[in-house]
Amino acid sequence: MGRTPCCDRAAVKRGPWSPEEDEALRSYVLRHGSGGNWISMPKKAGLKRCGKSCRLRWLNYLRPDIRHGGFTDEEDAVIISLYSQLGSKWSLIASQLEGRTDNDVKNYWNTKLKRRLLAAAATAGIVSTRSPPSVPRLPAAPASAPPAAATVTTHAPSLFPLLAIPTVKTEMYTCDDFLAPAAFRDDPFAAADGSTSASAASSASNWSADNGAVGGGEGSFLLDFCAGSGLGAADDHLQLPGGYYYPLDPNLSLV
DNA sequence: AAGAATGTCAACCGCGTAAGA
DNA sequence: CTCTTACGCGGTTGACATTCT
Repeated sequence: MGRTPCCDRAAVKRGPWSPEEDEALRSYVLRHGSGGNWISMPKKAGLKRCGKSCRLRWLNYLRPDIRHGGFTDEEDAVIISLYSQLGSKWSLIASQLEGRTDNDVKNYWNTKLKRRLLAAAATAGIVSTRSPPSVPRLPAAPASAPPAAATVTTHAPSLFPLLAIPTVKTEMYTCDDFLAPAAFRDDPFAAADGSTSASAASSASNWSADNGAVGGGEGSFLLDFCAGSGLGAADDHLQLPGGYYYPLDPNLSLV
């Protein structure tokens, strides 16, 4: 037994939106908002669409603050970093990227970033054949538990088979959470000839060794997902010897 | 030039869950 | 409490575009 559909499929239009429908939805939402009820909104807006479809169209396409395409190197880095921590929590990841939707981030990951990382990992010979964990990645913490005490160990996605960042926390991450084990000395984004190659991976995505000059335990590495020149000046991440660390938004709730 | 293969992304589907009756 | 309703999310699909053979 399937669940009952949210609307009468025979009575609603499906498929691509026409410019007229877009305009009707946009002008209605800008004037009235969704009215707190997406289900009844289409009728009020004169649309023969399912409320869910209207909501999705607005959130993913018509919202005025939406940006499409043109992901920057820094956004790549944030997505990779957060995916390694959170898994496929696209809405959480998207919430860290201004103007990006979960759908956009998800598509971008599935069609571009993942490929890029797999190619890079294959080049470095680190691809794991393990299946991703089936356990929930973000178990809810007890409501009464202090956030700092709530840590749950899980596994990193297979693209990050050896990273020592498997612990999902409900508080801000520290540098230690981003230390990779000594086994990850080699730069997986480096070309076979040893040079870091833009063709082997994102031109901005690489790993770099902590040279040990400051901090970073022996044999440890800091993730350096993004060595783009524009990042050094950014205030919203912590630059550390050998790499960048992207702290989660402190307001980001994992529970 | 044409058909096949592959890539991209908008849209849909259905599940989990919060909120209200 | 239990039930219903609607929302939000992640996974998947399918149409269209682009590249390859």
